[in-house]
Amino acid sequence: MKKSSDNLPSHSQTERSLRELRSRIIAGHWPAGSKLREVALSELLGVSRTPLRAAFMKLEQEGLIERSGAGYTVRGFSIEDAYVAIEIRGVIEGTAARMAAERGVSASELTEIKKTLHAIDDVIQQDSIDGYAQLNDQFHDQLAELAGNELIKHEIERASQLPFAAPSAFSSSSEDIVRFKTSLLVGQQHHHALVQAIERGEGARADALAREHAQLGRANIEAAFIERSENNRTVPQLALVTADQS
Amino acid sequence: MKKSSDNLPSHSQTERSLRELRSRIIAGHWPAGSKLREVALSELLGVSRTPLRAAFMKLEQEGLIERSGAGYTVRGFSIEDAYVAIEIRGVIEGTAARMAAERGVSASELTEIKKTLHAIDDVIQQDSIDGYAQLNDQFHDQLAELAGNELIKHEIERASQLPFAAPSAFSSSSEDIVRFKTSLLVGQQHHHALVQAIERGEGARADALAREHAQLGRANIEAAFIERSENNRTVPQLALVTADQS
DNA sequence: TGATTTCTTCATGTATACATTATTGTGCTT
DNA sequence: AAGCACAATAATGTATACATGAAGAAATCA
Repeated sequence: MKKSSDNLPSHSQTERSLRELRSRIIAGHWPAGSKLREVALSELLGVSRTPLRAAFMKLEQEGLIERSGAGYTVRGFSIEDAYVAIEIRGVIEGTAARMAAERGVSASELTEIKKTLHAIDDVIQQDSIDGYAQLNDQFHDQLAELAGNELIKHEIERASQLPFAAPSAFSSSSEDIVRFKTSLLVGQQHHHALVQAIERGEGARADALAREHAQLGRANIEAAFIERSENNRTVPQLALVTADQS
Repeated sequence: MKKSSDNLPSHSQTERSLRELRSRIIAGHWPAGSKLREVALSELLGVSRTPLRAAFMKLEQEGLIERSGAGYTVRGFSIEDAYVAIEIRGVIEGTAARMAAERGVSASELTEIKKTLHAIDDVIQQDSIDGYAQLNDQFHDQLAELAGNELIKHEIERASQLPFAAPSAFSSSSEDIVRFKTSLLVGQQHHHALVQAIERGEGARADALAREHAQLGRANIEAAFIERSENNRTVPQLALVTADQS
């Protein structure tokens, strides 16, 4: 998903620090609860404390770290947190879909999102997982656009920020290929039905479809979580998720 | 509503700057689209640029300002933005209410929120508007607690941050006393029904009630908006809201 | 030996000087 | 007259020194 409000020159130290820290945190480089010390990290990243602190604030906004007294600590998530995050995204996307259906969308907007729809049909036929993830994100972006309001688009982007809450999370991590391909096919059917509902002005149906669609994400998390505990695998996006309460 | 993640010592320059800037922005001290210049403001507030920039980032997070190239500008809102913000809050509160109903809440939690409920009954009887606003916020906080998950509580607080989206927004600004008192009575009936639905495990009903409850907020905005344009009144919380698209 | 208090130490909060980038105004060209 | 290019200016981005407050260690008293 396209990141919003990253209008800094992407070579800035703040941006560099942000990317670096984010990827390391998501990868589980520091366990949940770790304190992030400014001086140590500024030496590690070769950056002064000022842009580092800016990156901290962004990461807090994204929900990956939290203030603890003075300074920040890496946030931990329970599996229920992950479910709730997906639920919230589904509910907001559902609202956007309903708003799109209720206000009505132009023919050109409809044509655009249908293009993406057909492109996804193609990549599924070709078993291209990477292509799917990218187009899936694009579809969800376009869906958010259809609501016709910047505020709700922004909220969807926010709700999709946590590593396990994004629309295409876990789109390539499952080992159960059959289950996964089924999930793709069902998900794409949801996509088609969603566009149809919006086209017909069926707001309640569009809402329900978007919510149910998000539940596929929950199923993917559940599968990844079980696989991880059974096979002792490491799942990147689940590095900060623990079985017990955080 | 209690502010989250304000764990800084409240006498810090960052906190001071944040409070000062926020109140001035909400009051319309700078019109929408104004550029906030660091040096000018640091001289105005008697603070260095460092804590000022920290305050900027918080304000961006709250949605009051936005990046525009380099630096920040005061954000403007259309009346539709205000409606959408309320809609989003209603939808998330509805989700929290549904989750509370579905997981079931303990007797002690129920007792606590019922206390608030009865306290609101009292202040309504006494025509105490200020008392109502405070207790109403408390009720909504407790409702968020009932969902039993920090993440969704946090999301509700976020969605209530914009000055026109908070549960008790406009609770003392209307000149149409009859309309306003009716709104209070209906709102309180919603509160009672919400707690009843949660107590009975009626998730769908709780969800619907929370959403409809939020629509009262929309009605209050609409009334305030019309009053403002008709009587050329200034409504503090609407300072940044314009009739046309922002 | 345990608890409490004080002092030391280290981390974060703040100010400011410097670097770099964005913006704006001016002049030229078409 | 309109638009583009370039330079002057002013803003933000970054580094660092210093101030302040918090956390931990040591020592003293009960």
